[in-house]
Amino acid sequence: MSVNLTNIDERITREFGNQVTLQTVARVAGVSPSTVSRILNGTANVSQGKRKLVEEAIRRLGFRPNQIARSLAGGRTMTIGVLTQYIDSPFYGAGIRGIEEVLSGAGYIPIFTSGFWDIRQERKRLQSLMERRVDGLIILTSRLHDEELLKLASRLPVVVSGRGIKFPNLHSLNFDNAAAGRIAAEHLVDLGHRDLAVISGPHDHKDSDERLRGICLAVEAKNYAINDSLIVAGDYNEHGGYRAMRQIISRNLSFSAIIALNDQMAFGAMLALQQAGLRVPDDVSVVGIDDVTHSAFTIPPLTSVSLPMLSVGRRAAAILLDVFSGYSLGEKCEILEPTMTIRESTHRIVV
Amino acid sequence: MSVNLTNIDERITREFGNQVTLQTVARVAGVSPSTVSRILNGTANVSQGKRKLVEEAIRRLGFRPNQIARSLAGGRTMTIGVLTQYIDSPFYGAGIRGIEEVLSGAGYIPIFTSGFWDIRQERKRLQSLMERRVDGLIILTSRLHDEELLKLASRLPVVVSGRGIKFPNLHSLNFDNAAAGRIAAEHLVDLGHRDLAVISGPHDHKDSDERLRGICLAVEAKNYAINDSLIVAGDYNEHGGYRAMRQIISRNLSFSAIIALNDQMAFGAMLALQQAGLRVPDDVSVVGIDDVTHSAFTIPPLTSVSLPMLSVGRRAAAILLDVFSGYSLGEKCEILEPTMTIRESTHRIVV
DNA sequence: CTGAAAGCGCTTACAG
DNA sequence: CTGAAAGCGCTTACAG
Repeated sequence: MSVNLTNIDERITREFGNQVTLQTVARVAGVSPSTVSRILNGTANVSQGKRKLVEEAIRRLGFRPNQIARSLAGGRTMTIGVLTQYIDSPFYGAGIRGIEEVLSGAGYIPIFTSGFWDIRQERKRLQSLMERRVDGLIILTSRLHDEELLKLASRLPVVVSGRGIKFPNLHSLNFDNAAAGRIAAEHLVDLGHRDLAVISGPHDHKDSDERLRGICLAVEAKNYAINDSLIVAGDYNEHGGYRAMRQIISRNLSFSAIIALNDQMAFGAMLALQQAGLRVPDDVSVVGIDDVTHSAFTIPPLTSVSLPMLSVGRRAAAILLDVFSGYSLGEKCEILEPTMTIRESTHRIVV
Repeated sequence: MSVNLTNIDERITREFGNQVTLQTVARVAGVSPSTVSRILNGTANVSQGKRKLVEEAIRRLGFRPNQIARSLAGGRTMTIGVLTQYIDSPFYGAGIRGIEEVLSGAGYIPIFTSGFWDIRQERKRLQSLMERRVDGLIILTSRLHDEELLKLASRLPVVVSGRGIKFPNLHSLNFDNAAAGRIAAEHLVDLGHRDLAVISGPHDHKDSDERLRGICLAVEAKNYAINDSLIVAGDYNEHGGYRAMRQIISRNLSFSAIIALNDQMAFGAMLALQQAGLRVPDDVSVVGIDDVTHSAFTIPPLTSVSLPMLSVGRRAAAILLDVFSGYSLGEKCEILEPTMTIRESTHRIVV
């Protein structure tokens, strides 16, 4: 008489109910829980015989280890907290994708959370992440004070982008924002533009300030300056870029080119320009900063300073993985250089 | 002699090290762990005196409950798994934002993960979410078979968007895709267009098929048809829309309007049109479906069928929250109706 | 190579 | 109102 496996499975199910735990597996396989755990974690050599029995039991019972219990017992949650500002930002989205990509390949799972450019929200979200005992933190830009970051880093490894600081147990990944502003300006100057307008970010935005500084320095190096009335603050979104552009146009000052401190504002600016009857690039050249996916598809395609946000995400995750595998995280500050991506929204000035 | 609080705090820190647990709090406050737990959870009345002592101890020790331990002991992780396809998709991004918005207000934390339109990836990610013992699942579109969804729903509450099914313990939230196609077509037909081109999605994409069907039905209701040679498949991204548009143009057939089955493809199509010297909307009208944020800022601004993805996200999260507070999740299938958002990319045909 | 035991940091009946 | 005890489902020294 042949053994009916289905019936055995059913009996097991009936006997143990839905709560198939490591305990259940051990009982069914006739070994101790320790042995099952060791097989699961590859943590010690186990004899072929028992291994077979255990693997068979796991398969039959459809056992899935409870990661929560593993976390508590093992002291690692296999989870990484990620703070961003808007989870659906087209720019930071690339970083998020990069993080997910390298983390998931390593069995870690990222927990993404948004700070909404509000320091109190950030603290709350970070608090929540800490209560969840994440093994590490990736902070893709933040309003937090340096000391708060330092404090976090004393509790767990953190990699932060968007600022250049050196703290123990913290790795900083930063764009050279001044360089981004500089090459944008140089590109326009090289095309013969002298009257530059700028759509900047909100005034409390550090990246924006640095980019603007880069622009001004580049322009001053050529011995002229930007008219302050041609610098208007946007909000880093399409709408703000649109409004800022209209404001600039309404000032009735002459300008032949405009730099928006991020691409989203450049999109809005282009629309405002078009509505005012100004052609891009024939009447005014526009350059953005970020080079998000969409920038290759605007009309005309946008010339932009590429900031490698995807690389930042990947790198941040890779750094954390390295730390977990034993490398020490050391007071490092990596600077990523921007590059110019010239498309069709900029043009040599016609005299 | 006055008590020096700082010294007390230091002594406590020295004595208990960094591992401030509920146990520590109990000891410092001179009560049992049960009492501390009750205060933390508001789970029973506690005398004012002890409450004061405990709260003071929590404050002084800077105690933060370990959510992992709470999860294991309490049987709830306060965490919701969210499966999406690309975490940085501009369309699903709105849903993600909606989910985060309502969940975080309720103390739950969403764990977002991407399936990349690959059913095996989806299974892996879902597996990982289940091992993490999420309390509920939100599936923003998926390639999974209905039976797999049914199986998941037998283990925990799930709300799924993108398909209309009725299962116990599952709530389905769906757009009326056929209606989306229909109103897009009707809008164009009402403007006098007869020769319509369509950029569809990949062939195995259900939403795309339904939208296309809606278009065809609307057109047939007016007693004419769409030339099959004017229907070309894209990939739901800008690039695919661009390529499809070029292909359509190269066919040398006459068409006065085009419907792209999502906005991203419409963006690419507009660029291809412009490069071919065709003006939007003067030479060809274009309408998209989705109405993502950016669509208001293309040149010209894109007429699109609005799909309320933000509402879907919010609603999905709210449904789960309701379930956790006792409402039963019942075999419901909600249909969300699309609406037309007319901007400047469509125009009455000039004869 | 393997098992018994203790422990991770909480929650929750069970008594009183 | 409050505490002692058991338990959540694992991992990991400690012995052998």
